[in-house]
Amino acid sequence: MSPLPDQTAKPYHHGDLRSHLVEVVRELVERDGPDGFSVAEAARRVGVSSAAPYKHFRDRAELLSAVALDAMGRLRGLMEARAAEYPLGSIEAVAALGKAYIDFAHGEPGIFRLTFGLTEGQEGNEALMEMGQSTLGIVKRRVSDCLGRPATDPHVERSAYLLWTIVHGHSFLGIDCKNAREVESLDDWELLMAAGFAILGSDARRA
Amino acid sequence: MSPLPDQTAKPYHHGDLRSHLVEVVRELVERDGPDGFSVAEAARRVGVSSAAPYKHFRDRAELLSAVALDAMGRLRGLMEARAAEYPLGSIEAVAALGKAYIDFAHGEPGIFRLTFGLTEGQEGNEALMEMGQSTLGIVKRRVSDCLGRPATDPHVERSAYLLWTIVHGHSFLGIDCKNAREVESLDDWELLMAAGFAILGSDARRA
DNA sequence: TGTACATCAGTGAACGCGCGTTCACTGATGTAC
DNA sequence: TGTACATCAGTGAACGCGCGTTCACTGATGTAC
Repeated sequence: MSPLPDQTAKPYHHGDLRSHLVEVVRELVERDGPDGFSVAEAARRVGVSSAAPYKHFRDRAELLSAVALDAMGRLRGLMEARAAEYPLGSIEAVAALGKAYIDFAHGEPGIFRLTFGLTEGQEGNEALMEMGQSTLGIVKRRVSDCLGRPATDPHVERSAYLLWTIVHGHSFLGIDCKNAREVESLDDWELLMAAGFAILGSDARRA
Repeated sequence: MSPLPDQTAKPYHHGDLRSHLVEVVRELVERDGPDGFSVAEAARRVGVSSAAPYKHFRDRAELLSAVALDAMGRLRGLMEARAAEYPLGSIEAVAALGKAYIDFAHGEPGIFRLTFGLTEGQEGNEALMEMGQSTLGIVKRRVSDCLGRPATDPHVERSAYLLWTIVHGHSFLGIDCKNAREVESLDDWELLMAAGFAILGSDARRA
């Protein structure tokens, strides 16, 4: 018999340990929170020795950073995709950005908290900060389209930031204070459109 | 010599260990985050054996709950005191509620996160939830005064909730995404008043 | 006023645990000749 | 095509650590008689 790849015996090399680790840690963070996950368990889940992760990440914090960065990228992609479904400059396009954000938060609360809570002492995650800035940039651009003013206009910046606080706050309240959501029976889209009209005002373009 | 109380020799009984623990844990949570603090270190700081805390709290989680509840109480008190400085029904009184919230968040970020992040698996902290509801109640009442409509009016509830999301979101962004704050140079009060006018609209009473 | 005793807030030693990380190593892979 | 070798992703055993919690105990306090 020729030495065909035996499906039961697992190969010595994993193949793509790095991205598998990121995936598994994502699940663990979701289950246990950013502080609850352990490198050891992640390795166990992937089926690898507890020392193996250190071939790809300097330490626990670096692994966590990679997960956060990955999440931020997915969030940004989701926001862009959703906004693209509405006419350029419409208030709905802005609301869609918010809806994507909220959906992400409610779909992956643990990861969302990791991404924006910066739980560990890794405030100096340059890449993450940069990506966060660029995500806010998307919002500014959409608000700018909607108001028909340049993105650098203070009024645009202020409006974009106000909208961000609403969406961010609503996301966290939905995750953390579950009763808060039950009390307010209006759905996300209603709330987003109400916020949009209140803040972008009458000068906003309708869809 | 009569057995006068020796100032150097510490007494066997602590006196008020329970509240001293809460105070010290508050500091530790501030330094290390809700998941970072340890019962052992808290005991060490108070100058007591590591088993002593268990005479007052069932376990780590219960100690943490006590700290969170204490914080929520202080926050509510601060909000009420600040709002009381402005005329009843004025938009400034509503803004003052928000300012108190934001100040608390920035002053004690770790504790704020504990109180609203419910980090541990202690979602079932009834007392904390109740106190949170009653804090939202304060906001509703102030908004109701401002709009001249009953607190149960859906428009009042929605407005109060929207304002809460802004304040909540702004608080967290200020804590977590420090660069977000630098970019937006407007100060808290300006932002709060802008939000107040945008959301409470023209039917709001002026101070 | 003095004494016996119940109460309970503390002690300190011990436990088992799982973790992050290091270490010398080994097996698989790809490439230069 | 075959061989020698550098590379590097894995192993598995070990380390030291600090933690949460329990346990039998002891010292101080207050109260009933």
